Amino acid sequence: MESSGCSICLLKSEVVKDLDTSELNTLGKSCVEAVFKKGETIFKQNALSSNIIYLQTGLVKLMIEGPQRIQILRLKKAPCYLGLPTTMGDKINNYSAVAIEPVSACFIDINVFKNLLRINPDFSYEIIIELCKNELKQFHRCVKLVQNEIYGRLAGNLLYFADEIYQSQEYKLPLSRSEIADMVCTSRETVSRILNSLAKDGIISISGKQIKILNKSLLEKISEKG
Amino acid sequence: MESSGCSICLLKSEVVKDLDTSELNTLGKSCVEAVFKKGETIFKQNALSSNIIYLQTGLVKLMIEGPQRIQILRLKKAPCYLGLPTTMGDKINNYSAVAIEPVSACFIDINVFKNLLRINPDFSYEIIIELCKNELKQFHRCVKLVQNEIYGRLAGNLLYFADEIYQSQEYKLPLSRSEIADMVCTSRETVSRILNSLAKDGIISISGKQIKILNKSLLEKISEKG
DNA sequence: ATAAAAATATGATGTTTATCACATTTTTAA
DNA sequence: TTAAAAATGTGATAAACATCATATTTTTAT
Repeated sequence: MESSGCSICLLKSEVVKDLDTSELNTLGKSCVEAVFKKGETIFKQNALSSNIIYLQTGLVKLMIEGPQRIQILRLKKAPCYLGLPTTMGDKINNYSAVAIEPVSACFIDINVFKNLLRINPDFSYEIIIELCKNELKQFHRCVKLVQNEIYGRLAGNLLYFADEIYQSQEYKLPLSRSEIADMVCTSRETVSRILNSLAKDGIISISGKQIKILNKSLLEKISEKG
Repeated sequence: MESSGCSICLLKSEVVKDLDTSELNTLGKSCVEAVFKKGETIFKQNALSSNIIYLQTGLVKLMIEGPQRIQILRLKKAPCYLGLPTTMGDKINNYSAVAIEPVSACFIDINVFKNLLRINPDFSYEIIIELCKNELKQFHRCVKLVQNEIYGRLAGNLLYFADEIYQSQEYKLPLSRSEIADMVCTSRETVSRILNSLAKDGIISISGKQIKILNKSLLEKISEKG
């Protein structure tokens, strides 16, 4: 199905504001929209990467096969690009993307995307800035993951959901206990134990997947100190 | 001290081959060379970032303050750019760079660099590719660091030195045991123990900082399986 | 060359957290 | 609505590794 509405939806994006109308039309002609249900794979690790994906709505988890188990690298929330590093950096996807909420996305052919970069330096520049910011965030995420104990790692992720995904101190966890374990690299059981322990201490309240942060400053302290 | 030799030294770089002579001259006029001894800081975390640095010769460690301790993110070997993500991605350095071998480097003003990106789309494109490749590598490094046990992490780093830094199965460790601990996120003592254990098993030989990989396939197996 | 400082080695002990085992709750599908 | 499947909770045990305590070796500076 072909989309001619790129100029409408893409203009919302920070990065795409640098494209002019004719450029957006080029994009529109080679842009294919698709929707994904929760749990569906958008692209798969080790498959050939030939598209840049613009995530219009929804929430996605990026997963990579580690030496021991699957690791959830991060979540990606619309609107944003999906698969930039893996499509531009390698022929083959270095990680998978799976919808964890209903997703609508636009598949842009890699050659069309590359051409946009070539004809529009401002667009290139914005992409460079975005890549740099992502790398910095990735450094910080990695260091926290490696150095903190599980209490701190889990606390950090609860704050990440609140501040960066939902912009609310009360939210429904987008992941199961087992997926959270894949994100903070621990066992399913330990996630249960620590969530319940944080609730017992009055720092959060839990009811199934519903989470409410009650004592944010303490949660931040746990996240920072380990 | 002003350098007019950019066109000579920079042309060796993959990325810079896309600049033409007049662009290289612009670069040369605003380029300041500097040398650093082992142990000297090239740029410091939390300081204002206003330069892109082209590393001409030498070896550098990138260090970031974690919640518990200093973490060595990776080494950077000349010729390459230094500080791209932190200079383009934030006003302030998100990590430090310290010479671990004598270094000569060229400091390029950020505005001059940005202008080069703007006037030369091929150059932008190469930078984008480099950033993407770096991010993919960082993903893999992070997952190994988080999931593997120390044997695997240390084995991985011995291979990293051999294959990516020295291109030789025999080399002098560029870091102390304590710095290696900062790289694989363990204690100084554990690094000692495991290096000696690998030597006792005949997988490597050690004499001070001199390392020789004797059984590479086994070391690779340890690195991959944990 | 020699003393002082730094780096490295190695054993003993304790903590964190994984794993196993099983119970309970929630969700899904017929 | 009910049975089956999936997700979650919780205790007991075990393993990996940090930390502490010294001892020894190597490097540095005079």
